[in-house]
Amino acid sequence: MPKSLRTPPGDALTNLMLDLFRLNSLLLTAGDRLVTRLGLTSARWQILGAIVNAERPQPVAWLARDLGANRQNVQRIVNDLHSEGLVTLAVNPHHRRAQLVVLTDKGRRAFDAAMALQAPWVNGLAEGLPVKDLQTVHRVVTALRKKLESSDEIEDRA
Amino acid sequence: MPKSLRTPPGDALTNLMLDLFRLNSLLLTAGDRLVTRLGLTSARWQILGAIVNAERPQPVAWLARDLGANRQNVQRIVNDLHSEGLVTLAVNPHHRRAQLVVLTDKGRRAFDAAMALQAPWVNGLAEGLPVKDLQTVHRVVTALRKKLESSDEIEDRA
DNA sequence: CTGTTATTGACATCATGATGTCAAATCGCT
DNA sequence: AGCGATTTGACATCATGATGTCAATAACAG
Repeated sequence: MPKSLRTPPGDALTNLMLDLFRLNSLLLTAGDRLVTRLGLTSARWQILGAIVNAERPQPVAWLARDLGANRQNVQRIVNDLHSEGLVTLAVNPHHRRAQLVVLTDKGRRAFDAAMALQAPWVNGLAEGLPVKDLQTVHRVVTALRKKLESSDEIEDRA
Repeated sequence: MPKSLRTPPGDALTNLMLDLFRLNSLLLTAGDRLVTRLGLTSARWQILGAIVNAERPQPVAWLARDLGANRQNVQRIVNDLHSEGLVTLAVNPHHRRAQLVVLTDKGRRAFDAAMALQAPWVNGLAEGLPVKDLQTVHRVVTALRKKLESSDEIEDRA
């Protein structure tokens, strides 16, 4: 079978992808284990991070866009976080339905605790890897992300 | 908040992870779209790939180990593939319960068709990215994977 | 040969993500 | 002001992945 259908970069990227999927799965389960005793999961943690990172309270749909995730799933997790008191919903002066998601003290404490656990974990994981290489990885990952996102837009318009 | 809890590589890896999750999600949905008209999904495609790649027929549990996935989920998807005629189960002379998973002609055709769609897609995606950088990415990803897998083993023994 | 352990498939449960639909609310244009 | 398009949350469905349990089978130690 002619593997020559692929260009050299295409071939290199193909070889990369399976390992990428596997790394993603490993990172998620490691993250789950890391924060499980805080009542968090990777997904909840990620959403708390988006809330913290935004600085200004945002409605759910905006958080979802920031994360590149589906509105509906983010909504479900935010609802869970709300019923567990990690998050409150504040009235949005600009939109009656789209309430603003705000961290509670409990939510802030949970997020800080997660970050405190994350630091030594990620330090160990990254130990021995040149920062230069990690930056290269970041650059390539971002480039691929941009390409996929822009082709998504093209297909959406179609 | 002292970000100084993290080493420089740890910090670089942290910055990388969110984009990595997002890229993973984008790749999976792009893969789904690519092969959906073949009756495939990313997960099914990946499992067909593992069967092809193994050359010798294997039972489900071995395929799962090759993929770094859960036995139970691979089993479910293999069952689906079986009921759709992409795969047959052959008697294993060494183990009465653990039947061997074998591609049917239909399964082979579906896999080949998927790869034929994948080539131009991945070529476009990888276009302009230096092979050298992609190799660096692969090296880093593999290193991280190895670290996470070995620490998994340690925790399993505990 | 026997008892213990490991492997394997079947079954079940839950968390997450993708997708579609709907009604309410908002926005933009006229 | 009014009307259509867009945004948003609620609800539902399905695919996938992680996890646990169970019984059948196999492998191994004695």
